[in-house]
Amino acid sequence: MASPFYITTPIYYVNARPHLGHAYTTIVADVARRYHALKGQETYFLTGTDEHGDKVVEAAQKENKETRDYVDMISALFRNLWPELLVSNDQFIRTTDPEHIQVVQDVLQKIYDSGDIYFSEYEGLYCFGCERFYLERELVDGKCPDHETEPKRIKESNYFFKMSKYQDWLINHIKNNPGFIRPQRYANEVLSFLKEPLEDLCISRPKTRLTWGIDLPFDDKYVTYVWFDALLNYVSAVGYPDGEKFQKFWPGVQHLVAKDILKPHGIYWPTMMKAAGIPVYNHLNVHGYWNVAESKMSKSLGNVVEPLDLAKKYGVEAFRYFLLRDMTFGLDSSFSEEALVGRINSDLANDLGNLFSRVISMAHKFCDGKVPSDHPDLAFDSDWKLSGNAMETVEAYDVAMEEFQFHKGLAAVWEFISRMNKYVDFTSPWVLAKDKASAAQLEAVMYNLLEGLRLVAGLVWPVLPAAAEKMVEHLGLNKDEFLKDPEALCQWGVLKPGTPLQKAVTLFPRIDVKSLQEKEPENTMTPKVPELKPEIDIETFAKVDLRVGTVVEAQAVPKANKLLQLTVDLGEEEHRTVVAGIAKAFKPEELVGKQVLVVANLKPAKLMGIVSQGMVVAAVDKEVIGLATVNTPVPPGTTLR
RNA sequence: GGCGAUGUAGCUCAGUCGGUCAGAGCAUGCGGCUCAUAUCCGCAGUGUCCGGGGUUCAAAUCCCUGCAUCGCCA
Repeated sequence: MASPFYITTPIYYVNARPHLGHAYTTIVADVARRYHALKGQETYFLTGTDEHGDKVVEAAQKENKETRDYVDMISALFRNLWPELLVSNDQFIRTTDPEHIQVVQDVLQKIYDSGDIYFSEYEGLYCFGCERFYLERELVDGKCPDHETEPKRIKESNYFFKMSKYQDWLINHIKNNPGFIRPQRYANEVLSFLKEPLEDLCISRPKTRLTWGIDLPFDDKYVTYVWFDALLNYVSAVGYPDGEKFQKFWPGVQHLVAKDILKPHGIYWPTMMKAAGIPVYNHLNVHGYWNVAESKMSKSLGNVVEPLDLAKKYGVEAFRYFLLRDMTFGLDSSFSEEALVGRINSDLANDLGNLFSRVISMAHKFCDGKVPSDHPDLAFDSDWKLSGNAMETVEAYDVAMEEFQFHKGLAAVWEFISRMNKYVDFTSPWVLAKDKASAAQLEAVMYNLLEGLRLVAGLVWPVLPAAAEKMVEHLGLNKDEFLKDPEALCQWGVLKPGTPLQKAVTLFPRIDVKSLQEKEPENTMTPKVPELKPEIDIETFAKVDLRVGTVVEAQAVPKANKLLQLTVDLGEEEHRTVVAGIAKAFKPEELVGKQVLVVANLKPAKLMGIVSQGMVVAAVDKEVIGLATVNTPVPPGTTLR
């Protein structure tokens, strides 16, 4: 049995509501957890809220709430958000949980007893308005930058943790364990910080200043301050020191944090564990920030779109995919609605969704809706080696996923998806189907495609669990059994010939960017007036025979992005065929019955193989944005002047 | 002020040990197919590889320097 896997997110501080950053961290943890579960490992996934400290008390006061009530309210916001994002945490810890408080006190006592916590008096500049100490250099003209008052020099006694004692050990540990902090850039950052002598960590606050915290077990006039409280959640949650879960999962622990809390997790926490005799974590995975760019779409609509709202707007799974695919893990990345929609359309709708749809529907057309025989001996497509590609993909994907390089893992999967689309094109099943002599080839091709999709379903499941399960079911498999069979997820030839398939479905609908942009009032804001063409006389204009026509039929011109083929009634014996470059602005069905203006004496021209007998008059900015018509219905063929 | 990272196509970024390394995806244009969600496939571009020096037969790659952006520390 593979070793257990334990993943944590930071516990989120409840002085603010959940935002994109929290969502990203937690979704990443979920993806990591699902990936390892799929590999057959037992997994445990912890998230939660950090609820002690001054700032929480302040935030509660601002909203005129009791601290306890306020904390319950914000904590619930986090707790309730996760299921909406398909996050499957096993536990939601709160630092106000009694079990947690007990562990914090036990560990403090243990370290105190071993002599690594000491009591010390120090002097500093204290601003009573801010309720905090300032360093000289933080002051502006010797005054508190917020209150513009001179801080008082006061003496205070506090407890300190002998962090400096473990500095050399930590440096060596980081150097000897590549990947202890990853990506490497963050390990370098910590090491460069550790070049300077480490100061001991102040771990208490007198109750005269702060009461909303956990009492120090060895001095009830003090509460513990921040890190000893917060970081210990990772062990208290699983029942440190004797709990069964702790025994099972702690050896497989990995933490996940954003780069802003690198120092506490990369320095304080390992030294704390060392002092407390807790085995140190395996990996600290550090990610960057999302810079939220204001979307052109949302900007012109006048409402700032919250990234989390876009999850609902475009689908949670697509949102998850975007976050994992677009951010190079460890680096900052920018978030925009445009980028999100771009990923959804090109990767999810066009590449994966369409491939799935075309393969399943071909299986129904050409293979009676069942998994065909695989004909492994047939070597006609040996140049393609789809099965080989699949195995290489799984390998590359695994390497990337193990190292939290999700963008690379997904890129590898999409390379394979692209490979499958080419394979369809190359083998052309619709051609094979026309000739009975190629029946075996057809079956082999279809089998390979279905088998490829089965593997893709497994690979995308951590990110797109619902879509993957839908794929699996449409391939005639039981999704629960599928997810429980790690072997099958990296083997070729698992689908059983004869298995009935479900009808094709649209996994990811395309998002119509046009219709989103049409809502923008931008067009009307600064209409640029094009320069006038050279003057003409009325005779020249009279040469143009404009007539009103009624659109009888309309259809897209295959292979053409911009063209629609219209059948227009101009009151003549026969309807005319007019090809118009308006497909980006209008759907065929919305034109039928409409009256349009047609240049009726235009020399016919062939467009995409269709003879167009005239043209419709359209309003054109950079692209077609409207069609000319008459303000009241008139008989077809009516002339204009 | 110190240390570090980054700078490559319109956009997002790959480029290992100097030697087909001038690349991918998206976007754009053209062509092909019809199984499919107007999807897919093929072809085509455009580059001061941030600027300036240097080492070398050979530099996006190594060295020096300048600029810009970002991060950490002070």
